[in-house]
Amino acid sequence: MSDRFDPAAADARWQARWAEAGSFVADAASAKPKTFVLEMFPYPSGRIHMGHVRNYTMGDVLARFRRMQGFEVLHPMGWDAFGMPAENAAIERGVHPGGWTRANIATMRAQLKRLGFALDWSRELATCEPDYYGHEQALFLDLLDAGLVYRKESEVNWDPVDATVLANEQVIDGRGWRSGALVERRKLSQWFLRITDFAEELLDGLGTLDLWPDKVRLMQENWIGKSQGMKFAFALAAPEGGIDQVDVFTTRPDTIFGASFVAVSAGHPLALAVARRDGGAQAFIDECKTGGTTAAEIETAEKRGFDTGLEVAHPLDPGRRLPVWIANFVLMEYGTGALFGVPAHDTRDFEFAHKYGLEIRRVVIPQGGDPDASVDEPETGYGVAVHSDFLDGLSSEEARDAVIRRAEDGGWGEGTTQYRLRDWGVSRQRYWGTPIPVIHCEACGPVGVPRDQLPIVLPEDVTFDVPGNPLDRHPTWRDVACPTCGGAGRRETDTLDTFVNSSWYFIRFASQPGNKPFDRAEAEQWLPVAQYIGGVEHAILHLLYARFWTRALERIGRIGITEPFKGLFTQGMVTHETYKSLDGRWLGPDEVDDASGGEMIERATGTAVARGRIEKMSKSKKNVIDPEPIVDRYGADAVRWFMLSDSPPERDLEWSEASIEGAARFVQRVWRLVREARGASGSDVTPQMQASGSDVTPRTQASGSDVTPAKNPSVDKKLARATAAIGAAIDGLAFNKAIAAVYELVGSLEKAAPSASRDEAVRVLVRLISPMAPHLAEECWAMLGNDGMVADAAWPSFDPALLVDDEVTIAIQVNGKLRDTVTVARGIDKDTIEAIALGRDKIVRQLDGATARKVIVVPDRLVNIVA
RNA sequence: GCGGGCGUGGCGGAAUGGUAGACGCGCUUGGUUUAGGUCCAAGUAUCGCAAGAUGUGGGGGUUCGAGUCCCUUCGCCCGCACCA
Repeated sequence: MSDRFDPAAADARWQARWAEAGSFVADAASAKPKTFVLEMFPYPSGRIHMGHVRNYTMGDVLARFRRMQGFEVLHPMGWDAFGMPAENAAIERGVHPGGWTRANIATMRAQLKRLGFALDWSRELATCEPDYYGHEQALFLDLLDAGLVYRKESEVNWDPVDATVLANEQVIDGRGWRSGALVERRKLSQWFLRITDFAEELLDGLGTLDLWPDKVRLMQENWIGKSQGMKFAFALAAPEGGIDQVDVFTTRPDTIFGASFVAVSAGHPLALAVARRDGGAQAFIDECKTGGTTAAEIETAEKRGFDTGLEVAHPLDPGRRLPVWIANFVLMEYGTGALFGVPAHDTRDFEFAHKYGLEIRRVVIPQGGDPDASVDEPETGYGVAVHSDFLDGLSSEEARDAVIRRAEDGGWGEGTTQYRLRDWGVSRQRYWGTPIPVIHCEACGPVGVPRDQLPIVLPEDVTFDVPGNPLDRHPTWRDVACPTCGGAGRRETDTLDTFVNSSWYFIRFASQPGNKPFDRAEAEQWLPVAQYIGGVEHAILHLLYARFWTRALERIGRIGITEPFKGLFTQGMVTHETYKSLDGRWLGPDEVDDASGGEMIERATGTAVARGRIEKMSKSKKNVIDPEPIVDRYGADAVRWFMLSDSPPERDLEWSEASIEGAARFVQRVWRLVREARGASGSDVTPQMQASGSDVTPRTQASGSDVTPAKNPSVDKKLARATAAIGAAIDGLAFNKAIAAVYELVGSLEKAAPSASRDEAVRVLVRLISPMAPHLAEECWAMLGNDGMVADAAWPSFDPALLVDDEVTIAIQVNGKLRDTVTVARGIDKDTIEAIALGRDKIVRQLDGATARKVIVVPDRLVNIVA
């Protein structure tokens, strides 16, 4: 046996053995309890990055741990293989998106395998293959039949030079990323899924997700954005283009007397009607269309408005007329696309009124405030109604109810619930995605493709030499007969949002028959996913869409679960320091060297380098560390160990050379411990162990004797404590704490004198580290002469009685400050410990004759003397 | 603009409202080794010879007791519906 652990040999050996034995193939017929551990599947961008390694290592530790606990574990891997980068590669490098993607998958699969993940590769899937997306098309048609899919007009970013639709990320400072042209917003007819039908249940369902991070639930709650309010109509003083009223929604009916204007969005029918006769209005609307479609851009843009000259009557104050404006900060997508402005009590309205000289009326004051004080800044909080006719003196809540009641009695408005959530637009004007299984017929309209014609296979004979979607100009694929009337039809050339692909892949992992999307009974054996792990960047969209899709399938009777992910964990990013040359070029870690005094220099030129901030690894900042060479150099277990050890898993992890070396050293340290323990269990006690004293054992038996003492209670306790701590930490996904507990155990075993307890502890240690460092654990397991593989071993048990100490150290505080500690027998009664505490020299000195006014005793923990 | 998160030694971080700094990295000193790496031992929040004092971004509060709870403030990071 070599004196060093050889990761290169061990990694390959055990990976082959696991694959041969089918160790990680999930068996739906197993009698064991089943669990489903899933990490968010990767987009095949080219190579595995450190974020993947971290994500999949965490999931792997849990999956291996659950196996050891006796679960039948489903832990699969696949590829989120449709998406824009493949098309970008096609445009920039002339490769085909399919070829590019599949080559990436091959590379990344091989890279993942080298990390020794306990994955069931027999269930591998890629969303870009017809045997995945064909089933997705069937599900889309099911939802279409159920009325959960519809068409409507929606705005996209339009690049007028490239004549193509742009994603938000392709719009840089309001310009197309390739053409540099100013981006416009343009309306297209697109497919939508009725996620808003599920708004209430998606919100309610959050209450059942107690194994999700609070912050993610809160983010989803805010995203759904339920608000109670009132909808009502302002009557126009004079009809405009056939429109005689403006519907508005408000969450603050109590401020209705503070209204000083009505604002409609630039896309509102009334705005369009005015624009037909007023060139100024048209120009303003056109101006509003410039710029991107993101909320951040729209809401941070300077507030601008156009006075239409129209007026509406105030419903509760018929003598008053309010001007109607078109305003760029009013969103057509939210509420009714129109609102009434209350400058005194809304920050946006305040800014707007200030700019255009509109009236500012205070109608809410804090309790005891001055109703006639000038309004220097908007007060958005609740209070007491003033200057509000019949509402005066009412609280904001009472006033709101009173206004709603008045409106409902008068028949001009009603209390209503509004959601911020909008329906999910799934049409993408792109090639590399799931073809939408619809045929457009002039006579019949859009018609679903008959099920027996699925899958609608994406044609691969396309080119990207011209901007736009190649499906639109494909010579044959588009043109088909209408399935209903047989007349000339045209395939839908938009493809589905890739979020649709990721909304049900976990179901397909659980069950993958050839003739349908999934088998319900088989899928339900595994679902819901017990633990889902991925980046927090998916906290809203992906997770909400997957929840919706699951509920939609449940509603149409396809599956018996409503929530797909029982447990959720969002892990932090992997970061690295950045470096910049003095002339402003980003430099990679391999382009710089340490110079003296903590300074850094550029290797090529020897000139000084500025250390930048620690940031998420990204190509543009050149601070990426490719995992593969690291695995080559240090082995899979050291990389895995590092990924788990330094930071809490939900926080960012900074990559550092020193830490990976520390991890690699630890792997060797465990190897040495096990190897020497194997020798020590006979008479072969190493001189070093003789020399290093034990901190725990009276050294009365071992020295100079061939007899290894049978038991060492102190080691037994440490082992039990470590076993409990590591198990609890992994169970709670606190991997850094599990690692710390391993370090503690290894440290004390290294110091402990040989004994049967120590031998036993070393044998157990091998199982304790096996979820984290499986290759090392297998080598040690074999070295210790065990049969089979540690991958199939059970998680160690321990005697809970060993966790309890007979003695406890109690803190003694005076006025809350620690002054002394004392070690006493566990369970000692309050009076006794109080007397001991008051008698301690340090305490007597501290009290200096003062009397203890009060003494707080927390049994077995502390005494606090209040003097 | 809206929403979310995070601030603890030189660094990553521990800490059911109850002994702040577990564990790791780094560093210091000593030892083993032909040398270096490895490995072993001791030490390492700050100030102080010590006794002791101070200390969890700042300020305020609740409490016998606050890193932890509340208010406020500053700084940084992330998301915002066509990136995945």
